[in-house]
Amino acid sequence: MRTRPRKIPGQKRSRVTVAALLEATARVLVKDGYEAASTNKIANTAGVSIGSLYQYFPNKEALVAAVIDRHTEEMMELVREALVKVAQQPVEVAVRELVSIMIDAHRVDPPLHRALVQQVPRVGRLESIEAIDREAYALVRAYLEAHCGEVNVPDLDVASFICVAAVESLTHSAVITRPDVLEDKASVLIDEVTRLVVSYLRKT
Amino acid sequence: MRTRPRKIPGQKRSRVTVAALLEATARVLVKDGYEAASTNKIANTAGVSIGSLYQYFPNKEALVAAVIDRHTEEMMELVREALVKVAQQPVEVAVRELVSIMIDAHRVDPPLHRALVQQVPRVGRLESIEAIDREAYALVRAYLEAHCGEVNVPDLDVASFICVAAVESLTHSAVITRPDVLEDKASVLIDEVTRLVVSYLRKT
DNA sequence: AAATGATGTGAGCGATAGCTCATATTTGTC
DNA sequence: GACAAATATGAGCTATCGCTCACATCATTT
Repeated sequence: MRTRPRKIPGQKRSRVTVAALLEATARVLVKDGYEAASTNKIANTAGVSIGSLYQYFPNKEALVAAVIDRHTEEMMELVREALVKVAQQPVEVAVRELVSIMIDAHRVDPPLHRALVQQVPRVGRLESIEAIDREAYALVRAYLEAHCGEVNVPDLDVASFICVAAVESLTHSAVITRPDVLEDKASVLIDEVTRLVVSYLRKT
Repeated sequence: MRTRPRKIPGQKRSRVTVAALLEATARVLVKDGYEAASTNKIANTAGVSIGSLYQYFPNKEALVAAVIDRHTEEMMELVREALVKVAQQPVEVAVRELVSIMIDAHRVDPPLHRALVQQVPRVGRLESIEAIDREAYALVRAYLEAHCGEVNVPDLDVASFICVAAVESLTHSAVITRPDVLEDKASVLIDEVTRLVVSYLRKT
């Protein structure tokens, strides 16, 4: 009986295998959707045997979860460092910078982002997609608290929620379902989303 | 060979069967998610044989699509009549009313709404979820055009997009992932979302 | 070069999915 | 009540899915 061979890459060879599997999972997810993304197809696409797949991932869910983690981490890294950079900046500057970064973050791999959001069922481990929102919420709330002299909102919780949801939703929709808006008038979009948030937060 | 027996309810009996199937689909979708919602389980839950299911729906996709249609139509009906009602009202009044209605619309059947958004893969016929956005966009754009004297935006397309996406996203998130906000401070939320949109649209 | 562990392989197992069809039952018409 | 059309039934077919395991190959250590 195999005790627990899963998920312990040691040599270089195996790390290549794991990387190929993650790449293949992402590609198949984008091309065929979650339902049609069978583990056999993924292994095939990766040029790896089905047996190898199950050496590193206990099941399909874990495989997809790993792809999600990698992708969200990539996006979150951008947002985190942007928030550090603007921590001391006034609201107007900070918001504009963040909106701009959020659009960039969504451009890391739009087809994959779309596939993950629209295709992957949020059950079990796959629920972690929402973790990103919670972290963003906490970071923004901290910023607003530090700058509460500049802003005028009756409730910090509600305000943080509104800012995060609005910016996330708008950048997501723009990149995913309205690429035309981004091509033709990206600067208008950034200006307008910034104005939306700033005029909401600003005193009088 | 059966030519095309699908989807032609005539007698009262059959309409009851179809209704039971739609209800069961919704319930199973909520309880078990899309993947685990097998047609056999749905037929079982509906108290109907699997054969009957396939008399009215050519496949699982069509069944789920019918549930989506019914649900979005129910929500859209509310939004449509609200928009007619506020067509002549000034921005401030109209926005508040619409935000309020949007929250109500999301309360029609939150668990089902959540299941449809989070579980159902957007492929093939199931893409129609997004049709609702397009209609809302058109209606809002028409309103803004009619009231362009009251508002101050550089681009009607972008502004419509922003209003629809922001309000939809905020009400959705509030009802689905932050029921606490709604319980404790529903009025604060309505006030704040209204302020967000109004201060964005308003002249200076 | 022998031994040992790490890694890779793929035929195939059990389970279950979506779906069909021959048959049974109900309803409406005369 | 006889007959046809509409509706309902469910055993079971085919396909495919996720996944295992007995074995081969490669890398490392001695």
